[in-house]
Amino acid sequence: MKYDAASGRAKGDEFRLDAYLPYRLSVASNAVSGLIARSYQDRFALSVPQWRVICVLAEDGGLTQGQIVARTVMDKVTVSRAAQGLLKRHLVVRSEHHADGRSHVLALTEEGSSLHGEIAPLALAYEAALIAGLAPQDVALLKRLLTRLQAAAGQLAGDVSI
Amino acid sequence: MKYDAASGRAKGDEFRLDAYLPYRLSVASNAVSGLIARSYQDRFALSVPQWRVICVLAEDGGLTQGQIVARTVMDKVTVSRAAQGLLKRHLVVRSEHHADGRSHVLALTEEGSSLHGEIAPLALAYEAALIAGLAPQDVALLKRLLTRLQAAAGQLAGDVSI
DNA sequence: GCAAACTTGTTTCAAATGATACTATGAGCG
DNA sequence: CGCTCATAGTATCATTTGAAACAAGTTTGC
Repeated sequence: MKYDAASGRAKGDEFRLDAYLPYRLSVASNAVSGLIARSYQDRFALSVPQWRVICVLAEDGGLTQGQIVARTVMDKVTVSRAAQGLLKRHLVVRSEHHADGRSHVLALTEEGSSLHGEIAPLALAYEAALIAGLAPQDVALLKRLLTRLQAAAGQLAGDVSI
Repeated sequence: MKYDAASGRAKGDEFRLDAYLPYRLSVASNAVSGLIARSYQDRFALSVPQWRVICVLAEDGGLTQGQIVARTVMDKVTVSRAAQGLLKRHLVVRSEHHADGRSHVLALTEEGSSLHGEIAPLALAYEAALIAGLAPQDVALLKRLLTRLQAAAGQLAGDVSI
Protein backbone atom coordinates (compact mmCIF):
# COMPACT_ATOMS: atom_id res chain seq x y z
CA MET A 1 0.00 0.00 0.00
CA LYS A 2 2.99 2.26 0.45
CA TYR A 3 4.76 1.00 -2.62
CA ASP A 4 3.72 1.90 -6.10
CA ALA A 5 4.82 -0.78 -8.53
CA ALA A 6 4.23 1.46 -11.52
CA SER A 7 6.65 4.18 -10.48
CA GLY A 8 9.01 1.79 -8.79
CA ARG A 9 9.45 3.85 -5.66
CA ALA A 10 7.87 4.21 -2.28
CA LYS A 11 4.68 6.18 -2.43
CA GLY A 12 5.31 7.70 0.98
CA ASP A 13 8.24 9.59 -0.47
CA GLU A 14 6.06 11.34 -2.98
CA PHE A 15 3.94 13.42 -0.70
CA ARG A 16 4.47 13.87 2.99
CA LEU A 17 2.11 16.26 4.70
CA ASP A 18 4.67 17.18 7.33
CA ALA A 19 7.06 18.37 4.68
CA TYR A 20 4.45 20.21 2.66
CA LEU A 21 5.13 23.91 2.82
CA PRO A 22 1.52 25.15 2.67
CA TYR A 23 0.70 22.83 5.56
CA ARG A 24 3.69 23.89 7.65
CA LEU A 25 2.86 27.52 6.93
CA SER A 26 -0.77 27.15 7.89
CA VAL A 27 -0.02 25.28 11.09
CA ALA A 28 2.64 27.73 12.21
CA SER A 29 0.46 30.69 11.36
CA ASN A 30 -2.52 29.25 13.22
CA ALA A 31 -0.42 28.65 16.30
CA VAL A 32 1.03 32.15 16.28
CA SER A 33 -2.20 33.91 15.29
CA GLY A 34 -4.17 32.04 17.89
CA LEU A 35 -1.74 33.07 20.58
CA ILE A 36 -1.75 36.70 19.55
CA ALA A 37 -5.49 36.89 18.95
CA ARG A 38 -6.26 35.46 22.37
CA SER A 39 -3.94 37.95 23.97
CA TYR A 40 -5.52 40.97 22.24
CA GLN A 41 -8.96 39.68 23.02
CA ASP A 42 -8.33 38.92 26.67
CA ARG A 43 -6.48 42.06 27.58
CA PHE A 44 -8.00 44.69 25.33
CA ALA A 45 -11.17 43.18 23.88
CA LEU A 46 -9.78 43.79 20.41
CA SER A 47 -10.03 41.49 17.42
CA VAL A 48 -7.04 41.09 15.15
CA PRO A 49 -8.71 43.09 12.36
CA GLN A 50 -9.41 45.89 14.81
CA TRP A 51 -5.81 45.86 15.96
CA ARG A 52 -4.60 46.00 12.37
CA VAL A 53 -6.80 48.98 11.63
CA ILE A 54 -5.44 50.75 14.70
CA CYS A 55 -1.89 50.02 13.57
CA VAL A 56 -2.18 51.44 10.10
CA LEU A 57 -4.04 54.48 11.38
CA ALA A 58 -1.25 55.03 13.90
CA GLU A 59 1.31 54.73 11.14
CA ASP A 60 -0.32 56.62 8.34
CA GLY A 61 -2.85 58.93 9.94
CA GLY A 62 -6.24 59.44 8.32
CA LEU A 63 -7.19 56.76 5.83
CA THR A 64 -10.31 55.67 4.02
CA GLN A 65 -11.50 52.12 4.48
CA GLY A 66 -10.41 51.34 0.97
CA GLN A 67 -6.89 52.43 1.80
CA ILE A 68 -6.97 50.32 4.93
CA VAL A 69 -8.06 47.33 2.89
CA ALA A 70 -5.08 47.85 0.60
CA ARG A 71 -2.66 48.29 3.50
CA THR A 72 -3.80 45.34 5.58
CA VAL A 73 -4.72 42.70 3.01
CA MET A 74 -8.11 42.22 4.64
CA ASP A 75 -11.54 41.95 3.12
CA LYS A 76 -13.52 45.17 2.87
CA VAL A 77 -16.30 43.63 4.92
CA THR A 78 -13.82 42.77 7.65
CA VAL A 79 -12.49 46.30 7.67
CA SER A 80 -15.99 47.75 7.70
CA ARG A 81 -16.93 45.71 10.75
CA ALA A 82 -13.66 46.41 12.52
CA ALA A 83 -14.13 50.13 11.93
CA GLN A 84 -17.66 50.03 13.31
CA GLY A 85 -16.47 48.34 16.46
CA LEU A 86 -13.73 50.89 16.95
CA LEU A 87 -16.15 53.73 16.29
CA LYS A 88 -18.51 52.46 18.98
CA ARG A 89 -15.67 52.38 21.44
CA HIS A 90 -14.55 55.86 20.38
CA LEU A 91 -11.11 54.61 19.46
CA VAL A 92 -11.44 56.12 16.00
CA VAL A 93 -13.39 59.00 14.50
CA ARG A 94 -14.88 59.42 11.10
CA SER A 95 -14.88 62.57 9.06
CA GLU A 96 -16.31 63.37 5.68
CA HIS A 97 -14.04 62.86 2.74
CA HIS A 98 -13.47 66.25 1.14
CA ALA A 99 -13.82 64.99 -2.41
CA ASP A 100 -15.82 61.77 -2.26
CA GLY A 101 -19.15 61.54 -0.55
CA ARG A 102 -19.13 57.76 -0.42
CA SER A 103 -15.99 57.66 1.57
CA HIS A 104 -15.03 58.66 5.08
CA VAL A 105 -11.66 59.35 6.60
CA LEU A 106 -10.82 57.36 9.70
CA ALA A 107 -8.37 58.54 12.31
CA LEU A 108 -7.42 57.49 15.80
CA THR A 109 -8.82 59.41 18.71
CA GLU A 110 -6.63 60.37 21.64
CA GLU A 111 -7.88 57.25 23.36
CA GLY A 112 -7.20 55.06 20.36
CA SER A 113 -3.73 56.42 20.01
CA SER A 114 -3.04 55.84 23.66
CA LEU A 115 -4.29 52.27 23.38
CA HIS A 116 -1.97 51.72 20.47
CA GLY A 117 0.90 53.07 22.54
CA GLU A 118 -0.03 50.61 25.25
CA ILE A 119 -0.34 47.52 23.06
CA ALA A 120 2.59 48.05 20.71
CA PRO A 121 5.28 47.20 23.29
CA LEU A 122 3.41 44.06 24.26
CA ALA A 123 3.11 43.06 20.63
CA LEU A 124 6.84 43.55 20.18
CA ALA A 125 7.48 41.52 23.30
CA TYR A 126 5.45 38.66 21.83
CA GLU A 127 7.43 38.84 18.65
CA ALA A 128 10.67 38.86 20.63
CA ALA A 129 9.55 35.82 22.63
CA LEU A 130 8.63 33.98 19.43
CA ILE A 131 11.95 34.58 17.73
CA ALA A 132 14.05 34.12 20.84
CA GLY A 133 16.76 31.66 19.98
CA LEU A 134 16.65 32.40 16.25
CA ALA A 135 19.50 34.16 14.53
CA PRO A 136 18.56 37.72 13.50
CA GLN A 137 19.61 37.12 9.92
CA ASP A 138 17.40 34.04 9.86
CA VAL A 139 14.46 36.12 11.00
CA ALA A 140 15.17 38.70 8.33
CA LEU A 141 15.34 35.96 5.72
CA LEU A 142 12.14 34.45 7.03
CA LYS A 143 10.28 37.72 6.57
CA ARG A 144 11.63 38.12 3.05
CA LEU A 145 10.66 34.57 2.15
CA LEU A 146 7.16 35.04 3.55
CA THR A 147 6.73 38.13 1.43
CA ARG A 148 7.88 36.27 -1.66
CA LEU A 149 5.53 33.38 -0.96
CA GLN A 150 2.66 35.81 -0.58
CA ALA A 151 3.55 37.41 -3.90
CA ALA A 152 3.88 34.04 -5.60
CA ALA A 153 0.51 32.92 -4.25
CA GLY A 154 -1.10 36.16 -5.42
CA GLN A 155 0.36 35.71 -8.85
CA LEU A 156 -0.76 32.09 -9.12
CA ALA A 157 -4.25 33.01 -7.96
CA GLY A 158 -4.36 35.75 -10.56
CA ASP A 159 -3.11 33.46 -13.28
CA VAL A 160 -5.96 31.06 -12.66
CA SER A 161 -8.87 33.39 -12.12
CA ILE A 162 -8.21 35.83 -14.96
CA MET B 1 1.36 62.75 14.64
CA LYS B 2 4.26 60.57 13.64
CA TYR B 3 6.58 62.15 16.13
CA ASP B 4 6.33 61.56 19.83
CA ALA B 5 7.81 64.48 21.73
CA ALA B 6 7.90 62.50 24.95
CA SER B 7 10.14 59.73 23.67
CA GLY B 8 12.05 61.99 21.33
CA ARG B 9 11.89 59.64 18.38
CA ALA B 10 9.66 58.87 15.48
CA LYS B 11 6.70 56.82 16.57
CA GLY B 12 6.64 54.94 13.28
CA ASP B 13 9.88 53.26 14.23
CA GLU B 14 8.38 51.64 17.27
CA PHE B 15 5.87 49.35 15.66
CA ARG B 16 5.42 48.81 11.97
CA LEU B 17 2.73 46.35 11.01
CA ASP B 18 4.51 45.46 7.79
CA ALA B 19 7.56 44.33 9.72
CA TYR B 20 5.63 42.44 12.38
CA LEU B 21 6.29 38.75 12.03
CA PRO B 22 2.87 37.47 13.16
CA TYR B 23 1.27 39.76 10.61
CA ARG B 24 3.59 38.71 7.79
CA LEU B 25 3.06 35.10 8.70
CA SER B 26 -0.71 35.40 8.75
CA VAL B 27 -0.89 37.27 5.48
CA ALA B 28 1.43 34.87 3.69
CA SER B 29 -0.40 31.87 5.08
CA ASN B 30 -3.79 33.26 4.10
CA ALA B 31 -2.62 33.90 0.57
CA VAL B 32 -1.17 30.42 0.19
CA SER B 33 -3.98 28.61 2.00
CA GLY B 34 -6.62 30.45 0.05
CA LEU B 35 -4.99 29.46 -3.21
CA ILE B 36 -4.67 25.82 -2.23
CA ALA B 37 -8.10 25.58 -0.65
CA ARG B 38 -9.79 26.98 -3.73
CA SER B 39 -7.95 24.54 -5.90
CA TYR B 40 -8.96 21.49 -3.82
CA GLN B 41 -12.51 22.73 -3.62
CA ASP B 42 -12.90 23.52 -7.30
CA ARG B 43 -11.34 20.40 -8.70
CA PHE B 44 -12.15 17.76 -6.14
CA ALA B 45 -14.82 19.22 -3.86
CA LEU B 46 -12.53 18.61 -0.90
CA SER B 47 -12.00 20.89 2.05
CA VAL B 48 -8.53 21.36 3.44
CA PRO B 49 -9.36 19.31 6.55
CA GLN B 50 -10.64 16.51 4.36
CA TRP B 51 -7.49 16.62 2.29
CA ARG B 52 -5.34 16.48 5.40
CA VAL B 53 -7.20 13.45 6.67
CA ILE B 54 -6.69 11.72 3.33
CA CYS B 55 -2.99 12.52 3.45
CA VAL B 56 -2.30 11.08 6.87
CA LEU B 57 -4.37 8.00 6.10
CA ALA B 58 -2.38 7.53 2.92
CA GLU B 59 0.84 7.87 4.86
CA ASP B 60 0.07 5.92 7.99
CA GLY B 61 -2.76 3.56 7.10
CA GLY B 62 -5.58 2.98 9.59
CA LEU B 63 -5.84 5.64 12.28
CA THR B 64 -8.37 6.65 14.88
CA GLN B 65 -9.71 10.17 14.80
CA GLY B 66 -7.71 10.96 17.89
CA GLN B 67 -4.54 9.95 16.12
CA ILE B 68 -5.51 12.07 13.14
CA VAL B 69 -6.06 15.03 15.45
CA ALA B 70 -2.55 14.57 16.84
CA ARG B 71 -1.03 14.19 13.38
CA THR B 72 -2.73 17.14 11.71
CA VAL B 73 -2.97 19.75 14.46
CA MET B 74 -6.69 20.17 13.81
CA ASP B 75 -9.59 20.36 16.21
CA LYS B 76 -11.35 17.09 16.98
CA VAL B 77 -14.61 18.59 15.78
CA THR B 78 -12.99 19.50 12.49
CA VAL B 79 -11.64 16.00 12.07
CA SER B 80 -14.99 14.49 12.97
CA ARG B 81 -16.75 16.51 10.30
CA ALA B 82 -14.08 15.88 7.71
CA ALA B 83 -14.32 12.15 8.38
CA GLN B 84 -18.09 12.19 8.02
CA GLY B 85 -17.83 13.93 4.67
CA LEU B 86 -15.28 11.41 3.44
CA LEU B 87 -17.40 8.52 4.70
CA LYS B 88 -20.41 9.75 2.76
CA ARG B 89 -18.34 9.88 -0.38
CA HIS B 90 -16.92 6.44 0.30
CA LEU B 91 -13.37 7.75 0.26
CA VAL B 92 -12.74 6.23 3.68
CA VAL B 93 -14.16 3.28 5.60
CA ARG B 94 -14.65 2.83 9.28
CA SER B 95 -14.04 -0.33 11.23
CA GLU B 96 -14.48 -1.19 14.87
CA HIS B 97 -11.51 -0.63 17.06
CA HIS B 98 -10.45 -4.03 18.38
CA ALA B 99 -9.88 -2.80 21.92
CA ASP B 100 -11.91 0.38 22.37
CA GLY B 101 -15.61 0.53 21.64
CA ARG B 102 -15.66 4.32 21.56
CA SER B 103 -13.15 4.49 18.77
CA HIS B 104 -13.18 3.55 15.13
CA VAL B 105 -10.35 2.95 12.74
CA LEU B 106 -10.40 4.97 9.55
CA ALA B 107 -8.73 3.85 6.37
CA LEU B 108 -8.79 4.94 2.75
CA THR B 109 -10.90 3.00 0.31
CA GLU B 110 -9.55 2.12 -3.08
CA GLU B 111 -11.31 5.19 -4.39
CA GLY B 112 -9.84 7.39 -1.67
CA SER B 113 -6.39 6.08 -2.29
CA SER B 114 -6.74 6.70 -5.98
CA LEU B 115 -7.93 10.25 -5.34
CA HIS B 116 -4.91 10.82 -3.17
CA GLY B 117 -2.71 9.55 -5.94
CA GLU B 118 -4.37 11.99 -8.28
CA ILE B 119 -4.12 15.06 -6.07
CA ALA B 120 -0.64 14.58 -4.61
CA PRO B 121 1.22 15.47 -7.82
CA LEU B 122 -0.89 18.59 -8.20
CA ALA B 123 -0.19 19.57 -4.61
CA LEU B 124 3.51 19.14 -5.20
CA ALA B 125 3.25 21.18 -8.37
CA TYR B 126 1.66 24.01 -6.39
CA GLU B 127 4.45 23.85 -3.87
CA ALA B 128 7.02 23.87 -6.63
CA ALA B 129 5.37 26.90 -8.24
CA LEU B 130 5.33 28.72 -4.92
CA ILE B 131 8.99 28.16 -4.19
CA ALA B 132 10.18 28.64 -7.73
CA GLY B 133 12.95 31.19 -7.59
CA LEU B 134 13.87 30.42 -4.01
CA ALA B 135 17.10 28.69 -3.15
CA PRO B 136 16.51 25.14 -1.91
CA GLN B 137 18.50 25.75 1.26
CA ASP B 138 16.34 28.81 1.92
CA VAL B 139 13.22 26.68 1.63
CA ALA B 140 14.68 24.12 3.99
CA LEU B 141 15.52 26.86 6.47
CA LEU B 142 12.04 28.32 6.08
CA LYS B 143 10.44 25.02 7.02
CA ARG B 144 12.70 24.65 10.03
CA LEU B 145 11.95 28.18 11.18
CA LEU B 146 8.21 27.65 10.79
CA THR B 147 8.41 24.55 12.93
CA ARG B 148 10.32 26.43 15.60
CA LEU B 149 7.85 29.30 15.56
CA GLN B 150 5.01 26.83 15.98
CA ALA B 151 6.78 25.24 18.93
CA ALA B 152 7.50 28.62 20.50
CA ALA B 153 3.87 29.69 20.11
CA GLY B 154 2.71 26.46 21.66
CA GLN B 155 5.02 26.92 24.57
CA LEU B 156 3.95 30.53 25.13
CA ALA B 157 0.30 29.53 24.95
CA GLY B 158 0.94 26.79 27.47
CA ASP B 159 2.76 29.11 29.80
CA VAL B 160 -0.24 31.39 30.00
CA SER B 161 -3.08 28.92 30.23
CA ILE B 162 -1.57 26.53 32.76
C1' DG C 1 -26.27 67.20 -18.97
C1' DC C 2 -27.58 62.75 -18.23
C1' DA C 3 -27.73 57.78 -18.60
C1' DA C 4 -24.75 53.75 -18.11
C1' DA C 5 -20.98 51.90 -15.76
C1' DC C 6 -18.18 51.78 -12.01
C1' DT C 7 -16.70 52.52 -6.79
C1' DT C 8 -17.26 52.82 -1.79
C1' DG C 9 -19.02 50.93 2.01
C1' DT C 10 -22.94 48.21 4.26
C1' DT C 11 -26.21 44.55 4.68
C1' DT C 12 -27.59 39.93 4.14
C1' DC C 13 -27.04 35.21 3.92
C1' DA C 14 -24.92 30.77 3.95
C1' DA C 15 -20.94 28.20 5.31
C1' DA C 16 -17.06 27.28 8.41
C1' DT C 17 -15.32 27.41 12.93
C1' DG C 18 -14.52 26.07 17.64
C1' DA C 19 -16.04 26.22 22.64
C1' DT C 20 -19.18 23.68 25.36
C1' DA C 21 -22.17 20.12 26.55
C1' DC C 22 -23.40 15.59 25.82
C1' DT C 23 -23.36 10.26 24.98
C1' DA C 24 -21.08 6.16 25.25
C1' DT C 25 -17.29 3.55 26.61
C1' DG C 26 -13.19 2.51 29.30
C1' DA C 27 -9.97 2.87 33.44
C1' DG C 28 -8.84 3.29 38.30
C1' DC C 29 -9.75 2.17 42.83
C1' DG C 30 -12.18 1.07 47.20
C1' DC D 1 -18.20 -5.48 41.48
C1' DG D 2 -19.75 -0.52 41.63
C1' DC D 3 -18.64 4.10 41.93
C1' DT D 4 -16.09 7.95 40.18
C1' DC D 5 -13.24 9.91 36.82
C1' DA D 6 -11.16 10.13 32.20
C1' DT D 7 -11.49 9.69 27.10
C1' DA D 8 -13.47 9.21 21.96
C1' DG D 9 -16.38 11.10 19.27
C1' DT D 10 -20.74 13.80 18.22
C1' DA D 11 -24.21 17.51 18.58
C1' DT D 12 -25.36 22.16 19.61
C1' DC D 13 -24.82 26.82 19.66
C1' DA D 14 -22.82 31.35 19.12
C1' DT D 15 -19.37 33.67 16.49
C1' DT D 16 -16.64 34.64 12.43
C1' DT D 17 -16.13 34.70 7.73
C1' DG D 18 -16.57 36.25 2.98
C1' DA D 19 -19.49 36.12 -1.32
C1' DA D 20 -23.17 38.42 -3.34
C1' DA D 21 -26.68 41.84 -3.41
C1' DC D 22 -27.47 46.41 -2.30
C1' DA D 23 -27.59 51.72 -1.61
C1' DA D 24 -25.37 55.89 -2.34
C1' DG D 25 -22.17 58.50 -4.83
C1' DT D 26 -18.92 59.33 -8.79
C1' DT D 27 -17.03 58.99 -13.42
C1' DT D 28 -17.39 58.40 -18.34
C1' DG D 29 -19.11 58.86 -22.91
C1' DC D 30 -22.04 60.58 -25.85
